[in-house]
Amino acid sequence: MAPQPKYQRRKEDRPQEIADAAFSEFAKKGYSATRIDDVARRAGVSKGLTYLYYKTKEDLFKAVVRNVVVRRVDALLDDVETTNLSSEDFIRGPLLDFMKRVPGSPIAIVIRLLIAEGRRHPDLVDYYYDNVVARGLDAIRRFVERGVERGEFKPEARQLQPQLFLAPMMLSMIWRLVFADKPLETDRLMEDQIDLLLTRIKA
Amino acid sequence: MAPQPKYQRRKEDRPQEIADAAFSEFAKKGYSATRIDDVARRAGVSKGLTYLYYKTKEDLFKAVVRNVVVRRVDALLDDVETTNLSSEDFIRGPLLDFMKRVPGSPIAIVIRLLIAEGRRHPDLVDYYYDNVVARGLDAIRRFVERGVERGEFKPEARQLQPQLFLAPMMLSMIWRLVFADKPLETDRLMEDQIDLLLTRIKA
DNA sequence: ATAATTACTGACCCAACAGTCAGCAATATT
DNA sequence: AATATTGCTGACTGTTGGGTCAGTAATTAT
Repeated sequence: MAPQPKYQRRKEDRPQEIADAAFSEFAKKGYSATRIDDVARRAGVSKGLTYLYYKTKEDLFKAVVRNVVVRRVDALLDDVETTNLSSEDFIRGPLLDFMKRVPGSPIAIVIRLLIAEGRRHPDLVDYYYDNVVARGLDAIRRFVERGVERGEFKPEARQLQPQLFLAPMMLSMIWRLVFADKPLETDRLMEDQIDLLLTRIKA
Repeated sequence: MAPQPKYQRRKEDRPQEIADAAFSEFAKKGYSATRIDDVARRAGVSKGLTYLYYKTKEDLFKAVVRNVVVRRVDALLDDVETTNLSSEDFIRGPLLDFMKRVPGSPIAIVIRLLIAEGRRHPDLVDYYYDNVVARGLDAIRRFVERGVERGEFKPEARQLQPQLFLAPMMLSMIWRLVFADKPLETDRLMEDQIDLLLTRIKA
């Protein structure tokens, strides 16, 4: 009786829905262990449709990474730029908070995918470097520079490699990805590092 | 004419040779992209023989990881224990040298494999944790403790998480695995970190 | 209403690859 | 030299999963 339609046509939303489903599957099982069938089922869609919007599995993978990256990074970096706190307050406040959130965020998943699959997708690695790493490092450099100009940091602060700020964040990320159940006070790790650095560079 | 034998029987050496070949292939292409055929060819052996010594591909994978781990870690940790240098000289000398070597060593490859495949091999992760991570962290803790007892380090040094020593090494490793071609002075990164830590804990 | 359009389905194809095994050839034994 | 043993080969099988496409049903246009 009821003319229940078997499906609705939703051309606009499908690509995003499929990409979201793919992200979940990739996150759970990694790239090669993920079957397009699983992605399609999770997106509530047939396998064929996936191939209508993404030519190959690799295309889908790239779309997923780019997707997650652009949706996250912009907002977070803007935050870092538009602050009127003192350098120390900012670094101990918003910046530290941001760093603490990263290891549990989708960014960590993307990093795992890049570590695992990066060699076979060099253009993806470049994309990630340009849009996340380079921009992040630059933000830190500008932040330090501003601190020096304001007289809050010693001039030698300029010599520090920005990666020194991020190292414990990185370790925490990997730790959680690999040893999910082993204890580690990742927050304190990052706090201590910031402390070490501030002690060194504060004017 | 020449009774060239098609092969020699070398029961003793085969397992190791196959494991070595497998390590090279896993390192180059990752676990799932590696075909047993390739491993066999690299080891100069037929595919069937691989299955004689290793029941499944997963078995082979586990053997490879365990193999690399045991062969490397023992020697390196012994070195850390049996020193009669002062704490500062030791940390700036042999320990730093060790850390600088890790990102380019097979250990880095194993880490990548664990990051990529770890979730599907929890027993392997545990093995790695017990035999590498836990032992490494313990060595650092004992080293710090000894420094405190000798009066070379402040007692507060005990509060530092050992991971703080390793964070830049970790970042350098990941950096090289993912962004092989992008420049980063990884050695200086580790030196600076040691410097920060020593300044903080030296008595 | 009817026809034209197209988002979507799902059965199908086929290459790739983990795993098997009957037989062979290199040693060891007699 | 003949026989027994077993390390090793390579052709084979079965399955998995990426990718295709002819057809169908939901819209849109007329």
